[in-house]
Amino acid sequence: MQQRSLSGDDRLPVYQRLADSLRSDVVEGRLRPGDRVPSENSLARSYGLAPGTVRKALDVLVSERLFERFHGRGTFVRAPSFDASLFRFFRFQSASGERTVPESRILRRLVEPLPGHVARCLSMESGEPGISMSRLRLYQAEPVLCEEIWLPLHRFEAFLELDSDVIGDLLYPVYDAACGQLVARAEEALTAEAAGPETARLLRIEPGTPVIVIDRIAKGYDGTPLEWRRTRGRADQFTYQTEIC
Amino acid sequence: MQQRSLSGDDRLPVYQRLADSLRSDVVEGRLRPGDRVPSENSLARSYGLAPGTVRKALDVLVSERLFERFHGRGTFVRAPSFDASLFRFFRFQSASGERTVPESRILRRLVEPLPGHVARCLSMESGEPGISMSRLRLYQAEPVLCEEIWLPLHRFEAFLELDSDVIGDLLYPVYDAACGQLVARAEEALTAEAAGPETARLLRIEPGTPVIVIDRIAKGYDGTPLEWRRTRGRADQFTYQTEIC
DNA sequence: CTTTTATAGTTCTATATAGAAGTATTGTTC
DNA sequence: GAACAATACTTCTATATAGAACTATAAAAG
Repeated sequence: MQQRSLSGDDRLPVYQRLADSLRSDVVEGRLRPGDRVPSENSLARSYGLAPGTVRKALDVLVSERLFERFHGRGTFVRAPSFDASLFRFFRFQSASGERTVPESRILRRLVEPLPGHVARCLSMESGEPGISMSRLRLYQAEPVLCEEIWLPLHRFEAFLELDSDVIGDLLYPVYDAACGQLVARAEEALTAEAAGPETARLLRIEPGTPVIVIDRIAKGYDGTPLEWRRTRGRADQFTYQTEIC
Repeated sequence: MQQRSLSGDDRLPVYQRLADSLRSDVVEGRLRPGDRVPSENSLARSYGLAPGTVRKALDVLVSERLFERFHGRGTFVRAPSFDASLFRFFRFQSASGERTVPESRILRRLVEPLPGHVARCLSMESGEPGISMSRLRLYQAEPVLCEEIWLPLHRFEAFLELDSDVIGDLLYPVYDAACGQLVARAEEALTAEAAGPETARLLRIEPGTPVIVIDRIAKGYDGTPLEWRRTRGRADQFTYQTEIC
């Protein structure tokens, strides 16, 4: 266990600098989701700090939901799991009540120039090549969500080569496995609109019916935008619940 | 400074029991929003605890957003301020860009039996007397939100007596001043629907246009539901932004 | 009266230490 | 092999202490 030292602005508190250091271990891939973080005592020894200081640094990262702790087991890099989050908000009435994973069907996948509003969100230039996808998500054979997805081509070239039936119901694990692109978090913006003809056809509803629109920008640990996605679903199947104070 | 002791389950950690004790000071009104909480050192003395333990208890309450701390100034009971939160999500394009407080106009205020779905949310029986209100919120003289509000009559009798022009643009301060009812937090559920004739008329839009619907149940510090509210606004002026991970 | 300085309060950081409480592994006993 | 016991690890709680950093008030100086 060799002695390590903290870099960065030394006007910052020690626990902050240790948190920064551990965070960059994740950002730069030295620690991956699921990995075990060195124990508090061993971190204290290797950085020459008091255990309480180390613990406070870990508190920061736990509250950022980057790490998670288990009493007696250890501290681990948390694997973000927000693909399921969408389906917390759309309620798909199943008679039995159990929650099955919704099926995904990719309708279209090809290379096209990025439109302006997508390019801006991906920090790219309008017209640069991207992968464009249409995706339908079904619940018990009923179409419930339709998605429009754009990826920057230069990061996801390997994704084009994949056979359609290799791609499962969740995309982010595939992004990781095939292209080495880890999605860490996402920003979502939610609104509603009247269903256009294309959306209405896919969701089998009347044009003009209200639909929920969720725009998502998925980002890596270093903050670079990886995916732009627009999801539409029937508004009458949607509730978003939150507590405010 | 007399010696105090902690009540409650003594199998719980000391810092938790102290946090519980301070929380109930707020719930039972011994500490009110804006009040200063005794300093960490004085709490440590009066409870006979180490300063670090006291600080950890305060950490809990700060992360619950019940308290807020200011370096060098002190710790205070936080005043919840979520009436503005609604207007974070609805964007009302003002040419100048400044954010003015939206005007409120109460269209209707009378006593009526509670409908079933409202009574359930207020932990009351269907048919019990309630105060029913309709309220229109305007931004630069344009109607932007319409609200349907229900209050349990037995808590808000004094509210009936108030003159309309005494009631300002925000209701919760009036609830406190006139009826002694403090709103501490609220649960919101968001969805969208096609505008009905009444909503369309109030918001001056075409019937069938998508509108956002927000159901809110406001609760006191002790968790008792105080107000049921349903707000509708034009969907094309609404975006809800969030970060997920 | 205004500005500066001192002071006493507050939260915040950091150290050191000890043991409780929980988990996984290893060894022992049956 | 199965059940139990010992162990070595982990996080978690609690104490005690010292000083830094920040804020408001009071006193002093101009």
